Amino acid sequence: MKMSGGVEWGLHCCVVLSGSGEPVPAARLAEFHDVSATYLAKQLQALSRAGLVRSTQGQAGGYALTRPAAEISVLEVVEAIDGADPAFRCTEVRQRGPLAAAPEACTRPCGIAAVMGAADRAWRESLRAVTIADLAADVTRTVGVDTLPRARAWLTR
Amino acid sequence: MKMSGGVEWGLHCCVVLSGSGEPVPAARLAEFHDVSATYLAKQLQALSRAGLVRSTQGQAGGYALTRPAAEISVLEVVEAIDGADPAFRCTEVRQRGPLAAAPEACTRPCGIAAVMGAADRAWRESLRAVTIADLAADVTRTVGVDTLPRARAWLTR
DNA sequence: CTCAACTCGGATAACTTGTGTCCGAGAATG
DNA sequence: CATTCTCGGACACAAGTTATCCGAGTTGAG
Repeated sequence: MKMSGGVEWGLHCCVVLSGSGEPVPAARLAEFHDVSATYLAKQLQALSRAGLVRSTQGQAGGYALTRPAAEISVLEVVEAIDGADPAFRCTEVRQRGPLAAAPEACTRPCGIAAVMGAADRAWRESLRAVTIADLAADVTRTVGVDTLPRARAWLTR
Repeated sequence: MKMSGGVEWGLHCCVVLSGSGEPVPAARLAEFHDVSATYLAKQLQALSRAGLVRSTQGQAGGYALTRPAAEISVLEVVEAIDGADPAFRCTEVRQRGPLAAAPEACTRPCGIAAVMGAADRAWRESLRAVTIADLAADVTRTVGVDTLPRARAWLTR
């Protein structure tokens, strides 16, 4: 089980985009993070499709957050890039084989699916409790107060 | 993000194996669940490597649980088959690019990795709280009291 | 108003990982 | 002691992810 690596890039982009409504081109974001520009573009497109960022075209175009960073949860970014489907998908094994259960008896999910669903909900709830603003505040606290302003200045130079 | 489909098979096998110390061949388990025999064998080998099941060879051989079902958590089965690595792997983006952070300042995981780690722990804790015996009890309660005995009888006929 | 330059967006290839399969080594039974 | 059954690791195949490219559209300047 492995999450798409693009999630990390998307979260970093959201953090540096927080606090400045000015659009930043995808190429600039890629150079800042030293990652593949074309592939990062793909992740940003996913964020755009989910409505988390707004893209503007043209000469002074780029990406910007649509909402305040405090109103964007980590879960939203993860689901936008990695998909919202649960990691476990029940294939209804109980309805197969020589002692298969009757379909009408399987109106509720089986015990295994229930456990997996509960774990998935706990995971998502944990990610929903943290916002992009929280991440930005953590950067300010741990690395330095001027880190994010310097990053924004570099991105919009 | 998607979990290996073999996890579901492995869990179903553990449930039907609970309560009877008699070894059951992999081929029999595959026929009972109507799944690929050769691929299920792979999952059972993983369980054997993890020490959850004991394999005996020869004419009356097969697989059996090494411990009581009440002492085997769902998490152990998941980690044995799907691997124990966390879904998110931090690539230290903060140390790359024009404004890279100094390596000596990165002794602690970054905020993003911390959030992901916490979510992963919540997920694992949720799976650790349920045992194979709990799953078996759920089957008995929802589908019928004689379901598991009949399954065991079919497997050891 | 025209043009040019810059931006995003979806469609297109290479690769890693998971999926599925096969045959050989080893042990218990008759 | 031979046979038959079992597991175990090594071998192809497919799908999803990673990475890339070029065209459509828009903005801004001339």
